[in-house]
Amino acid sequence: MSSIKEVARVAGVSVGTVSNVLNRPDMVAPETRDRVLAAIAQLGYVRNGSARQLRAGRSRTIAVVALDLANPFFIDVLSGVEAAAQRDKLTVMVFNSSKDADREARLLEMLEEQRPLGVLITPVNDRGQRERLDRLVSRGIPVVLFDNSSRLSHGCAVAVDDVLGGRLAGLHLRERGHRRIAFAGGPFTVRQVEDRRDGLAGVLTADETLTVIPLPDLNVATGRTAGQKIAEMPPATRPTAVFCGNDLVALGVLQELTQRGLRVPDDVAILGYDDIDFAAAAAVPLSSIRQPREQLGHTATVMMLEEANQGSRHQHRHVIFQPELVERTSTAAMRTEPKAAEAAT
Amino acid sequence: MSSIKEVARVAGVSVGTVSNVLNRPDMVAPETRDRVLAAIAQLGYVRNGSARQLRAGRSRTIAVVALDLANPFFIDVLSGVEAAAQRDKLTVMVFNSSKDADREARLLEMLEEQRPLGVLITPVNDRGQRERLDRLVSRGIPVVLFDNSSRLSHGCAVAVDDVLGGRLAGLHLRERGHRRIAFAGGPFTVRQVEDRRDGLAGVLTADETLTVIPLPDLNVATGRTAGQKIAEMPPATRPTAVFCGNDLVALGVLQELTQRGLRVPDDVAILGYDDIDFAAAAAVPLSSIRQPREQLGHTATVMMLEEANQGSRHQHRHVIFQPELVERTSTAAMRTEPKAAEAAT
DNA sequence: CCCGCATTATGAAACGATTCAATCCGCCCG
DNA sequence: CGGGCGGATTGAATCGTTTCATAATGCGGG
Repeated sequence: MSSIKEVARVAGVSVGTVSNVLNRPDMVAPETRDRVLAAIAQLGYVRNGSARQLRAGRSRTIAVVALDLANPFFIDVLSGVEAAAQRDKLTVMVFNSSKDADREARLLEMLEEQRPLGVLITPVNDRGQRERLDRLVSRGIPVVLFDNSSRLSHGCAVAVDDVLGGRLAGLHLRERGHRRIAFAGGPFTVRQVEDRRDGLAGVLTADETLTVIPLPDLNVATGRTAGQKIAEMPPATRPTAVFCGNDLVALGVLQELTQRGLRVPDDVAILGYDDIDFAAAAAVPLSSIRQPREQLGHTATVMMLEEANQGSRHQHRHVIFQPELVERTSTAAMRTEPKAAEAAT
Repeated sequence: MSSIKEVARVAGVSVGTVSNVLNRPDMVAPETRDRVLAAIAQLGYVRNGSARQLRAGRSRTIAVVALDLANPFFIDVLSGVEAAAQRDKLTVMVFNSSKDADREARLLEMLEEQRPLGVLITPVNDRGQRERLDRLVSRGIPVVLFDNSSRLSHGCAVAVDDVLGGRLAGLHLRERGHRRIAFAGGPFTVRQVEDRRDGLAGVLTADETLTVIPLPDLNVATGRTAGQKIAEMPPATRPTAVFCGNDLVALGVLQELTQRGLRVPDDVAILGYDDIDFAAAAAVPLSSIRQPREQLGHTATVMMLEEANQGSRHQHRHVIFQPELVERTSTAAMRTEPKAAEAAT
């Protein structure tokens, strides 16, 4: 209700002085400052953010556009972002694109008008909002992608080497003696998923079989359908190990297999991706390919702030993290022969 | 970079006309409009949100301050909010207080400056930011609490009757023949948790025992410690059923019990709260007390918008939803005698 | 005793959009 | 032929800050 003008009037000073009290308190005389502060308290004055930002041209909030907040992976990334933002007293605001390209488009449009300090985003798909993102950048709003975006020519990005992740998965499962391996995941238009599968496929030799179980999405529900398909395969040809597109899928597969009487890892081993907290906490603790989730968010934020400060002198960078295997029970050494699968449901 | 003035110059019209093209397109002559639109396209002009909001005084975004984004419950509530917001083309921005009162305070401070259209919040604790919330309201920003806030005298709120939820839980477990029941949850400074426990305690009779396992927080990890405690109790006095403060705890309990060789529900039944998707998808599908999550968010948003439109003529309301029992396997009828618990660990 | 400097305070000019009273213009009708 | 009407357009005022050149004040030194 009350503006800086009111405060000035009540304190008997000019608006400039009030502004100084707010922004450079030590360039105003102590007693004047006290008078102004008293007026502020008396009126319950609060700065108007819009006016402030209009004048300043830049905001103090950074926007995160998450692909799917229902996936704990993004929540962890978010912690990293918040940690980095806290240092500079920046506010983090989160938007959820829910894997919906239209929604994403609307959000970006809004952000273009709002002009946050920077944007961190996992785009719904590769080409999608390419030009809209470019427009943000050309307006001086740094954009950092959480994305394996080596194919994108410009802009900063942080990512995890998903091909390597897939490879680690494959090597681990082979080493455990598995020869029939399944990959459960999709859609393959999502780069990460494609890469994980390709990494896995790349390390398999001729005498090993790879069964791909395509899924329309990566969540617990689709994981269960994958589990169902696996359980229904004849034991003689059933894969002895499943590498899942992410941990949600792995959880679904685990739950379905368990319910149908198949033992994990004895009958079927399961390997997830992301290493979310639920993975370690599952009924059978899940082995998983860990992504440095908080660090991903942290690094992206730092890069973004760098770009925001350096302005045009900024050099874009791509930081690629290495994933690592976390071994738990779900891929432990088998107690029975790999081939001797038991009857199920 | 380019403002409305540039556009006006390029199109050869006044700024007022450009503004009209943007806001009331049909009160400007078609050919003028086309000229303006062309200029806009040519310059890549985008409205400046801050200026817009400064002038308008009100924003088109609603702020949600979630208590804990890591709990899928809030993500579901969020969907409800987004659904309601979409109708009016409003943007939803999410903030995470992470159960941290300081963080919450900083967020509210920031929101006071930013002046969103409205605020939906689950406060960290009852008394906490009371006056800060009041200040928002007195500034004309409607605040709706997701909270059983019957004790709060003013402001709108939506909530679920947690005492009833606890009662439903108790009645169900008794009906299933359980006489030794545990409640796992905390902290009891959180109203919801307190109410759930009290509801449960209220329906138990003298010959039934209630063991409270206090937890510092409601998540999978604390759930596991609760599970551990239960597993280590002597079978003769061990509770035959656990009612958990929420589903995350229930998942933790389930996983720990399962790993220690106790069967669910035969040795110990488990009942959760919230009915998040993970509950139905657990290795042993969890019975749970369902809260209408999306509807909670939806209703809160509608109430908030109502208040935003009606202004001072608005009558605050408290909407209390009824929770309901969802029966699944984790509290199914026991195959063995309730007293005859098996050896564990 | 006066000048100049340091310290404070001032107020007008932005920032970019919206709004609204005023103006303009063409046309119809008396 | 002129008044009036209505649709289209204008441009100045406004929102609340921040900034910056300028002014005022006080004080010490030459």
